[in-house]
Amino acid sequence: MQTDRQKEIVEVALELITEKGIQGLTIKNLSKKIGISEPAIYRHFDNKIQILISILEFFKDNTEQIFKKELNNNDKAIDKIEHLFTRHFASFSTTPSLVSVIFAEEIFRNEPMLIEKISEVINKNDQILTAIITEGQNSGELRSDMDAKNLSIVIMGSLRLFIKKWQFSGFSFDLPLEGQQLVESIKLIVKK
Amino acid sequence: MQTDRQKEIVEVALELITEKGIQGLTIKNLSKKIGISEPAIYRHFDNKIQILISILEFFKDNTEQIFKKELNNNDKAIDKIEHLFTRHFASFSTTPSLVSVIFAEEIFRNEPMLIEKISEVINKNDQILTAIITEGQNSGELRSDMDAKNLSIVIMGSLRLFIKKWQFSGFSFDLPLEGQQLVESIKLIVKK
DNA sequence: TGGCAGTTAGTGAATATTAACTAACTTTGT
DNA sequence: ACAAAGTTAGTTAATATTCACTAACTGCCA
Repeated sequence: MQTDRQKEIVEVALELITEKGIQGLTIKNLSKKIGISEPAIYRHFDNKIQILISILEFFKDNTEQIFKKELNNNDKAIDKIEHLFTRHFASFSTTPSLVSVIFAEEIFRNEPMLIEKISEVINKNDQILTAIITEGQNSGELRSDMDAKNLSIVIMGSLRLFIKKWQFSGFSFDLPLEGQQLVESIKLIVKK
Repeated sequence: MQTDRQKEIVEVALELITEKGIQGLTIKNLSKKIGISEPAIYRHFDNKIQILISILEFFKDNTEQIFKKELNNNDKAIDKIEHLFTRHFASFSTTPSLVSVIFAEEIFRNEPMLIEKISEVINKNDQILTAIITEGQNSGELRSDMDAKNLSIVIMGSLRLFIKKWQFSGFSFDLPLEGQQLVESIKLIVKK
């Protein structure tokens, strides 16, 4: 469990990454934005890496929830995929700072512990999506003329790039609203 | 025009980014790897930002060439899209360090000049791809049941994610070879 | 009264960059 | 033709700044 202050630190750290990238996440910036001194941060986290780990943990919980919710229900595959998009859109809309973490492979390149945590999440989600697709192919619901692995790349690649463009625009458009079009396109692509 | 030493600096800078991410690109690392002193770097570049700009310039030339070559030939749209993939694969295979730059939006977040250069390239390529798709739709060659803009996201998103996975694997598989499957899948998706 | 959460004032290491200088060249004026 | 003047590409030493982090102290509250 995390204290309120710990949660605040993680939250503000995420905001800093969103605003200025990983180079903007310094203990000085962090403490200044919270309104306490630099050493006060160390009352709540042993070191900076622990803060980064908490960020990844937060991200992990967030996305795993989205993916697992879809694996374990009885919806059709095509609905699961639609929900994957809409749930991501909703999640990022309420917490735009999480977008920085979805592309975090590039950001957390220094610490092996962080890389491992990242690949953990990515691989797990990858497996879940591929399982959903294979299931849909077997039930004759999704097209079978291409590999589940490649369909997975198309789906996740589209989702990621669309969110990236949203971030790059400075979060200037309504993600769930504008994203609906893309969802319909993806559905056209994957269905038989 | 760049001198041999300038080219060498840019090249080694790219290698450093590939190996250790943007945080690994320091004047110290750079000079050490080349085998000269740190101040010697400043005989060839005014400052670090100029080195980063040169990197982006190199990347820009590289990708613009790929895109423009396809816009101005007489191939079918579907062949143009295939070439977009295979040319990217070939380009990254010979210069894997360029992969770090394709995702550079995340990396060069500090300097406005760098951001502008990045968005320049992205937007231009985006326009070219969308033009190719629209043309293919008008000639009845590509599916018209979805917007060119969304098809463009699907295509570039898939390409990007696939290359990202290659990078994440430590460049451990044959990109052009393994990519051929994905190309076939994309062709199935976009054709009428 | 003791521990939690904060402070001030510092640490050493790393950062990009500059200063001062030098050896080896190329250019130029006579 | 040749020496003076200038350029190129490097050196070592030092700069100011920023980084994560620490030691020692203080106010507060259960």
